[in-house]
Amino acid sequence: MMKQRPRQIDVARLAGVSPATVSLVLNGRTGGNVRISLQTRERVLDAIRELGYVANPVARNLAGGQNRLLGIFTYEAIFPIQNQDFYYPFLVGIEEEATAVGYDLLLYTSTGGPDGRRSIYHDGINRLGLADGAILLGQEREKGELVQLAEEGYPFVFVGRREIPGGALAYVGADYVTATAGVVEHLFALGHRSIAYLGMDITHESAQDREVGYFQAFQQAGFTVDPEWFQRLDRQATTTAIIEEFLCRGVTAFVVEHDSAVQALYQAAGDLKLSIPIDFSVAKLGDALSGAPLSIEMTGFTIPRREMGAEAVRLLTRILDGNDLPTRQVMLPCRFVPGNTVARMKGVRNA
Amino acid sequence: MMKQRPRQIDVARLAGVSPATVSLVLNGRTGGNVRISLQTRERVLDAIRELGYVANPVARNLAGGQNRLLGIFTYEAIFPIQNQDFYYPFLVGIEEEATAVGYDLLLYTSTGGPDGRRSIYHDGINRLGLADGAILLGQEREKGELVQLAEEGYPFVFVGRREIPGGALAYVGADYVTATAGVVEHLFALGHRSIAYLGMDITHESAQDREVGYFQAFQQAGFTVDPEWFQRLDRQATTTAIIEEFLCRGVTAFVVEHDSAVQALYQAAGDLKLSIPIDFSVAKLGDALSGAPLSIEMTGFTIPRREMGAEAVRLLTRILDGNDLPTRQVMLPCRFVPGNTVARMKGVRNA
DNA sequence: CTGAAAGCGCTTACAG
DNA sequence: CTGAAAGCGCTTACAG
Repeated sequence: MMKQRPRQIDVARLAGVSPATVSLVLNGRTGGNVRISLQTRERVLDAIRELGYVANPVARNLAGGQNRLLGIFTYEAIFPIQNQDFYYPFLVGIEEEATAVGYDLLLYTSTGGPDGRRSIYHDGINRLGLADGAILLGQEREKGELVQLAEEGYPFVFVGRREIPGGALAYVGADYVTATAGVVEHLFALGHRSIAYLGMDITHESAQDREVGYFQAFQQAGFTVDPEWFQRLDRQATTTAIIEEFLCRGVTAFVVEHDSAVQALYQAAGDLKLSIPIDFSVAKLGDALSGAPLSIEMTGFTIPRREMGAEAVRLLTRILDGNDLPTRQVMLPCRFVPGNTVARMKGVRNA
Repeated sequence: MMKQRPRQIDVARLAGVSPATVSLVLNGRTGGNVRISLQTRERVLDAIRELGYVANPVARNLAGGQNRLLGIFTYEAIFPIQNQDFYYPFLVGIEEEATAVGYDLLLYTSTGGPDGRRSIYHDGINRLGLADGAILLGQEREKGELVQLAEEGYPFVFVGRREIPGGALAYVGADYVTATAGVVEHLFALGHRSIAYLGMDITHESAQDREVGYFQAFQQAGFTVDPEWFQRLDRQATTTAIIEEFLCRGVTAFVVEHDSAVQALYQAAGDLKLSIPIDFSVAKLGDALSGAPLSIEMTGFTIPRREMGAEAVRLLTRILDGNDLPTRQVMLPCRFVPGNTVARMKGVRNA
């Protein structure tokens, strides 16, 4: 069957040293009162090459060492069949940076049900501990597990801003506040003053940030905002009737959180014999992922997913190195995308 | 740092038994000459409940000799920026099945350069050994590493048929021979007899299989094939002039290996004021990945990527279990896709 | 029916 | 500068 993989002791014997020395060489522990002669190190390295030895990460972990493994944990499948475009760029960035810093990636696929749903603690045990640290990705189901994980002192970084009651998690987020304010300001510059906000009914950190950015833009520009303009509705509730009501009230532009609202707006435009952006403007507070007609280039901003993934790895490795205390909350800027779904307000020359 | 969790010995003490008994109860090892009295079992179970004990999986793995890690190795980046659609379904299948069999996935990202290029042996050391076994994916650069890996006895499965000089690798491939023959037979049924084959200039196992299927279909149907119909050309060489020559020689249908040839054919059709499939038919020996106009539904077949990924995991775990000697070469069928790029040959009623 | 012991493959003080 | 030893938390023969 499969040839027995070489163990540390095999290397030690071949090199004529003790297992401890092999371990020392392997981990580059030359600091402090440990010093290995160049010859010994070479002999050990040669033996490792000759035998094709690789340290068993499980044993390493049990013994309390580091295994240069970075975990990736998601509550849903890490390779979802639906909306793969959402996750994928994060993974690209994570891989790039993991390669750069010389870590392997551990995907926690063992702890899930067939539906792809997982949890960090399974029967109270945290399988994340297998890797030196972990990157968490995507929508969490409950904050409780995050709290517990943080309390345990397990090193992890969330991709996306996440706040918990008890303290400050490490995360790499996108600056939705500034990006959203930028979109609203862009509409201001086009002469729009009555700008509705169509949000989703669930509020998440990222939705909260957009909300803040929306109101902040009004405040900074010194324009008043009608509280009625701000709405959180579920998919079904965003009907043509609702949108018509907005238009009747004088709303000339919409900023939306989700593609479903974009669709509702185009649906309404069709129903009402209106056209976007001639009759009203639409901007998305994010990037256009779903397969829209090519003629539509959604005005909005891109979320720097790839950079977020890469930055999360950098942050995590710095936490693991532990020699500096890095800022544990990083916000990355989004890039404004002009698109063609907004236009200068009718009858307004200049703002 | 990490909160102290109860260990097996704590349970043993509380229950007044030995650690071994706790382990026995935990693993339900009641078979053979092991028997635990109902009282003892209850006492152990009570202690477990009282302490909230959960066995440490890392220690468990170490004692069991396996680490329940499955490696994924690719020569290029595992999350490529280009043509992600190609790899992704494999990963979906791998994840699904890894979850089903309770393995975690290890992505070898540490051994590569910044360009994403990797090799199995780095300074003669094979990091693959970190996991119990590995799944290899994508284009290999050289067979030498595969030969060495096989010789070492390291358990791995290739996704895609791969043959090496010295012996039989384990792989899960797609049956391109049958699928290609099926496409050619479909064209036969539409009355086509002069069917050209546009292949790429590099020959790979998957290209060889298509080639075999092409000639096999002719042979089985009893039709003669003009050797000139079969061409391996690089992207640039597939010019309108070449295609016009085929048409002049009476070719009425093309089967192609790659999207670039599809593009060349559409280009030629435009140049020659001909239309597909009215004037000639086109079928791809694979699935349409690139973003073609929606009106074009390429005739061809789908490669069962997701199933291949899942099957590769199954095959690998069976090899690791080692209690049976599974067939180490698996070929999965492709599904014919009718599409709308082929049509009945002009002037032919029935084949 | 259950305990004592060895071992899984490492790392890390502790000696020298 | 390096070795011998203990220990990480389990499992599995081996005794009794």
